[in-house]
Amino acid sequence: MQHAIAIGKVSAATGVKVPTIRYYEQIGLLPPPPRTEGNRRTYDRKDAERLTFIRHSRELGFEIDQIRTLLSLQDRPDQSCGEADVIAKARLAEVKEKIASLLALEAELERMVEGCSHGRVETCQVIEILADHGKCRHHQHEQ
Amino acid sequence: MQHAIAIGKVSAATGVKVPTIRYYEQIGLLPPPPRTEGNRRTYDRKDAERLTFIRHSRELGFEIDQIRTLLSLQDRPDQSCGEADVIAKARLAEVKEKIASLLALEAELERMVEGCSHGRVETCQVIEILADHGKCRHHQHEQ
DNA sequence: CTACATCCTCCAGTGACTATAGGAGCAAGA
DNA sequence: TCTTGCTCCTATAGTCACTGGAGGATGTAG
Repeated sequence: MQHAIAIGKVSAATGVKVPTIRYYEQIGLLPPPPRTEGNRRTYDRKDAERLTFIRHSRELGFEIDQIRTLLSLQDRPDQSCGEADVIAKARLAEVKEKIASLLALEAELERMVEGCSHGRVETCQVIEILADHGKCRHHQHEQ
Repeated sequence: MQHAIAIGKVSAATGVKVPTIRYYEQIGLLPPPPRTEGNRRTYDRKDAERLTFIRHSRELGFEIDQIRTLLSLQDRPDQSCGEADVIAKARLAEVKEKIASLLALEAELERMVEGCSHGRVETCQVIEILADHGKCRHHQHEQ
């Protein structure tokens, strides 16, 4: 309760939007903070750090449930960090896969765009390639 | 009505799941097909082609609204394909950006995983880097 | 005292599906 | 003919991680 920070301040400090902070409290990712007499949430430095941790984890693409695990690990520093390692490695594998699929996708889009004659739709490679999957090289990727 | 294909068959043929086909009909991406006496949807070759077009577009990451535009262009082949080109180019730019951000992300995850001493959480780079944003190189990317 | 910013709760909406409940239709084997 | 089991139907709710709006209370600067 040393530094009673308002939700807007903590939002500005951490880069997490105000409704998102309330949402994180709602789903139990952030503990419910004490309130002022006027019922306003008051945060301290530790909460801000936790939010930074969450935001950074989200930026790295971790899911909320994974962040929950990561946070609980952080709370008990004497434990083995094996679980954190497993989560990070899994995410790394996902990212590598996604990069590969996006590179294939990039190649196909390049081909489409380059093939566009800027004429009628009839002769347009963009529409043509979308319509006929046989005309395309890549096959396996999502998003 | 030549080839009256059941929804399950068209699903298997195009790789679009049955509930997804019904969903596409609901949002007006696929026209409501004729029904049998027993109220079952019957598709033809043209519908299957349209579904293939949609699936391929989704695989390339186009949004439903963009696909709507792309489909309407396909329906009127005498029009200019400039719009299709714009959509494809925009998607290509997105993909390039995403690749760049994922490469940065990959680098950071590599650093985390390599830095893990497989000991206590106290000394774990994974948790450390997540907690302290200052320890990290990258700053701007989403997902 | 008066604006105005910030905060509160509650509820609904986003995109693109996916799942479930509860029932009807239909083809093939016993 | 009956039954088994598959496919199909509708309608509704759930997913993920937020985001937005309504309608009202509180706090602060001039």
